[in-house]
Amino acid sequence: MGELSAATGVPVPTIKYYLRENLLPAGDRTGPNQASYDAAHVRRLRLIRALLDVGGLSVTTARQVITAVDTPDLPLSWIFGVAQHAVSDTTLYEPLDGDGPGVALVDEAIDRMGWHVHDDNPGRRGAARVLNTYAALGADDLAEISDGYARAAELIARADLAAVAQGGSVSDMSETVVIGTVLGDALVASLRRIAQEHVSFELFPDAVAPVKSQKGRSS
Amino acid sequence: MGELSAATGVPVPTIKYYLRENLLPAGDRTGPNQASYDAAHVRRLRLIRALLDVGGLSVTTARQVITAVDTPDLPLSWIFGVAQHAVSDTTLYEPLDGDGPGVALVDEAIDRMGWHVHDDNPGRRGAARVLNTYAALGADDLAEISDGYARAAELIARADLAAVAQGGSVSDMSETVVIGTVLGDALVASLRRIAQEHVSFELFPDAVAPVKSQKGRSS
DNA sequence: GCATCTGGACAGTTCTACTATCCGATAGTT
DNA sequence: AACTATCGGATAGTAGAACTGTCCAGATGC
Repeated sequence: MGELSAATGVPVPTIKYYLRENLLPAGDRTGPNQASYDAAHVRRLRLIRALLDVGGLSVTTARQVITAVDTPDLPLSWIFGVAQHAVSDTTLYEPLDGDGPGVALVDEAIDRMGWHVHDDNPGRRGAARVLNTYAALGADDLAEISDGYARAAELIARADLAAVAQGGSVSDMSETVVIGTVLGDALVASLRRIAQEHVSFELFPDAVAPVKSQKGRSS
Repeated sequence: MGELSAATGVPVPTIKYYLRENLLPAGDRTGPNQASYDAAHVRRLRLIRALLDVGGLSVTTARQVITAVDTPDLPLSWIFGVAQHAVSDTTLYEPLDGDGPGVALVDEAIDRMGWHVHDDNPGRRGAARVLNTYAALGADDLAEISDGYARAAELIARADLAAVAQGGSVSDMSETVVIGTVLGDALVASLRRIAQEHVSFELFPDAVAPVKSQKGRSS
């Protein structure tokens, strides 16, 4: 366990915690108080940290994802679903209660894109809720916005699927799907910040001064 | 305050908490222990909830964003920067410590896209870190992935800027930028899930069965 | 032969975002 | 004018999440 900690930089008590939480499988027992861990454990631990740190998942959600990855012969579409649900583990994706134009806007955008999607895709609820929020805050050109974003989303999805399709074994593919779904969100968000700066420089070549940093003050 | 609570659905103690935390400006005092709140407060409160619930910001980060929105005559690029930093308020965007191919991959992607971006754009660090994580987990076709994502990111950024450009007054534009940056991430993520289902149905028309729901088990 | 290390159990800590209680003052009702 | 309800503010308390620290009996290794 000490080696595992050294190899990954994760403190030993944290590893124990992950074991308790069933994120990490126990090592091969070599005695009543001795166990050995191999490369698979290192890899798994790295995946866990990626899900938690980069993907921002909670421990509970990460456990679901990992359980799914570990389940053999689970169809890829299922893995996709679990990964989607996992990343979608916020208030955003609960059933919609309030009213608003969101659902209709999403339906229209899907129509315009010619997409074929189940009614219970979690993204539908999430997108509808976000659009409701936009509307409540007074944004008006929602159809236009969603179209731009939807085209981008299709590009992303094609890149995702291409990456999965060229993956190796099925269990590798499961991991690829999970990694791609979870890390992809973070990657897109980061690239968006970069692109925003480029495009805004293109449109308004003057006055682009990035902010260094800023701490919150209470009083 | 009771009316404010009724109008927004936010409990009174929570409103008090937001007042304490300087997320919400105090109402117009009509007496030593009486104050009245107007539509601006309702709007602001909705913005706060949007930042916290939909954007997933922490209270501290939300305060920074709101302070920026409230600062008059702040150039738009500054607001963009603050909003970017706010959404980027994770471990992801701290200075890179470890080594990895991330930085180089990001530089190359920016080159290939012909983008013009400052060296200290926070997205650079974030993207580099995500790519490092990908690499550590064994992904190999990183350049290909980042290209697909980068093209999508540019589409998104153009949609963002278009929305901002047609906004009204400067203070409105500040809010538009903030809302767009924060909610946009969530919207893209949701649309991505939808597009993933569509594209995967396109490629593998069989076996697309969405997952209903799943709770984490501890033992 | 003995300090060191291992895994496991369990309690403690830190942080965040609220939530509950109390209080004196005031507004509305009678 | 009396009385109750409510207001805003201050303070303290709570729940959950993610660790982290302490203890202990049993190996390991020089």
